[in-house]
Amino acid sequence: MTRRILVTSALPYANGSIHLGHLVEYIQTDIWVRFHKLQGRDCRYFCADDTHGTPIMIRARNEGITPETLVQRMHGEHLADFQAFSIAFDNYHSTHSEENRLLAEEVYCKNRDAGHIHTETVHQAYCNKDAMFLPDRFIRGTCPSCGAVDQYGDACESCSATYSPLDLKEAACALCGEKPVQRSSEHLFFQLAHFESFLKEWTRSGTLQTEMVNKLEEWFSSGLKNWDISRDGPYFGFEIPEQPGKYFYVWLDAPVGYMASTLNYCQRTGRSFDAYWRPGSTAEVYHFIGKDILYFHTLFWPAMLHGAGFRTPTAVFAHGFLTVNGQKMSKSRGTFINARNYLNHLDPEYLRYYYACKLTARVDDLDLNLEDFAQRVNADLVGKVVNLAARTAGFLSKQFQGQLCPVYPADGGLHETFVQAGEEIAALYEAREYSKAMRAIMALADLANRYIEDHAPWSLAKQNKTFELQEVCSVAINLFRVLQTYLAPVLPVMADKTRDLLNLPDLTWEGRRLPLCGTTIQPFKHLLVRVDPKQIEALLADSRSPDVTVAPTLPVAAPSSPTITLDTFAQVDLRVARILLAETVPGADKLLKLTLDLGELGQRTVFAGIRLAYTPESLRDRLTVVVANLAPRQMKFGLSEGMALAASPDNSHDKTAIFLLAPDAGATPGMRIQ
RNA sequence: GGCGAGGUAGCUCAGCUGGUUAGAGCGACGGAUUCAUAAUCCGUAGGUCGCGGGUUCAAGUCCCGCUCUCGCUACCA
Repeated sequence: MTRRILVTSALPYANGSIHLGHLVEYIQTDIWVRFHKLQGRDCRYFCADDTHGTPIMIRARNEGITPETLVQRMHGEHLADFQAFSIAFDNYHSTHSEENRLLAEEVYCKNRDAGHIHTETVHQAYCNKDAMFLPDRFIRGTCPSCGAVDQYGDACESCSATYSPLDLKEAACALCGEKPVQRSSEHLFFQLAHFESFLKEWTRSGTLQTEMVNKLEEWFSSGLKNWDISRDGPYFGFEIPEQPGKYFYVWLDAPVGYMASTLNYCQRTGRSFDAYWRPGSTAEVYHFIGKDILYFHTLFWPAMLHGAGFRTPTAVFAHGFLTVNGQKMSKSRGTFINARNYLNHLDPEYLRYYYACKLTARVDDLDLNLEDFAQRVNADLVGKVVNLAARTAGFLSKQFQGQLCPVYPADGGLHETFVQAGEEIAALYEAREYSKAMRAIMALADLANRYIEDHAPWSLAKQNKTFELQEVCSVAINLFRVLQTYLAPVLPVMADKTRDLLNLPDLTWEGRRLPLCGTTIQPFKHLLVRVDPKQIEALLADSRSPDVTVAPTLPVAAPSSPTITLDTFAQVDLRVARILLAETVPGADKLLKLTLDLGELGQRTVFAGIRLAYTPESLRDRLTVVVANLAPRQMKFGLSEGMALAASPDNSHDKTAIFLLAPDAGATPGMRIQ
């Protein structure tokens, strides 16, 4: 019986562009799906945009458009990016759809009726002016712990303290600047604890990679927490049945989007949704996700499905994060690369191949080393694989009108070896061990090149041994065809060009077994251009420039602080200080202990969270600026008697982006800044 | 500081339940070849398997300690 398989990738949020990090997952999934389709299996790949939540609502408001319009636009952008990278969804839907509303309601109502939804009162910050409850990220204020200004409502980026938004000093709504008030509200909670034994069994039944199971052990042992699934309006999302003014939290209806996309597809194509998602389904259901959303997909999601009487996924496959040149993607280094920007410079097939070379079934992070990238692609794809056709197709076209031998010649068992290797390669694809699969394929390519070398068709041509020449070239082209078949899940565009070259209607896994004989091939055209390192440089340069880096992941532009008078400012005693000594602080990863000379104010000890950006040696003896009259703060590591001033980008993921202030030459320690 | 992952040739990585002189690809170097997108083929060099102990007849492979890197996390500008 043909396997019926449903595969998903995580839904990208409609608030940002697709970047190379996202693409690890979509390429990994797409390869898997294409592999199964190549095998003739009934495999479908569904995805959608994740569209709900406050950030979308606010961004739309800022742009002066409706959320629906925003979401529609992003849907188009995302789809265009995916198509350019040959990510071949069978359906790309949206969580803002009737299908999703119906299914989210069903999931909710069935859980509710089964007693899995409880009500709790929560206290939250509320903005009277905007008439809405403020998510933590939409409240800015002064950190109650360290006094840093303009911090988010949940955590201080300066001192890493975490707190409730209600504890924030001088809290202000990030949208309008008004002071929020505390207001209580009834929220709905999904009783995850009800599902503990079910989840323990489900997660340990071979559905997850061992690394994931280990991670889940941590969560099980610390106890499953119930999950707040409602938000008060205004909120861009679905209103909860019989709960006017309350909406599903975006993470509730996001995974339901997998089902909604399925339903939308099935309705369009006359298939059975139930055969995928209802109990008794014999279909296989797989989710590809990043390790960051493990909790949602291995606890909440199966529990919700189970509670609502749906079937649960067959397996969840997690992958690691992408690093570029060994480091986190960074805008300042130009390694935060958007899909669109990549497309402006490089062929998507390069990236698909390189990722395939690095992907395994494990949750390891994956490094995009750009130098390695160029070498690998050029050496393997152009030098080994494409070259096979390039060096033999010409003979066939010139001397034989493109015709292959009518009977497949003796090749010392090479073709059979290639066909046999397909079993192992298929198993590797299935197991998501793409890196091993690529190695196996390239080993075959080496064999093929050696064959050509040994039989030297160029010599045969000179000796007018036309019969042998046609044989050797026919063997080479047939070996090339098998290789392209094996690479087809990874390189669909090249596979298509190969079909054209060989005048084949299609390329299938089974089809590789029978060599091509007596058919003709088209004149050879380049199948892939080699990577020019200059293109990579240009890509990095473009990614570095802010106008091309379209990554609007910020929920809103940070509001400027309220206007103050000169008098207020004058209360801050800013002084020039010389760093006499900078030392690391045992037990604190971010801190440096600074011993400062403030001139007439004497020496001070100040702890500064700049360790990730500066080495102690680099700071010794340099001048900087400190707040001299800041209340001393007793820290775990000692008393901090002031604050060193440094600039850092808002909301940056780059922890090394810290820039200490420094006066121009001539300033001396103790000078007042005014 | 806590938790997790990891440190194997210049680079990217394999090395299963411990067992002959530690492997692959790429790169480098030397040679061959010229059909091919300076591609291909043959060969060479290059590794204290992070460091130090221990278990064992035998350890990259197990145990302990340390160190460094990465991720998450933590009362700490």
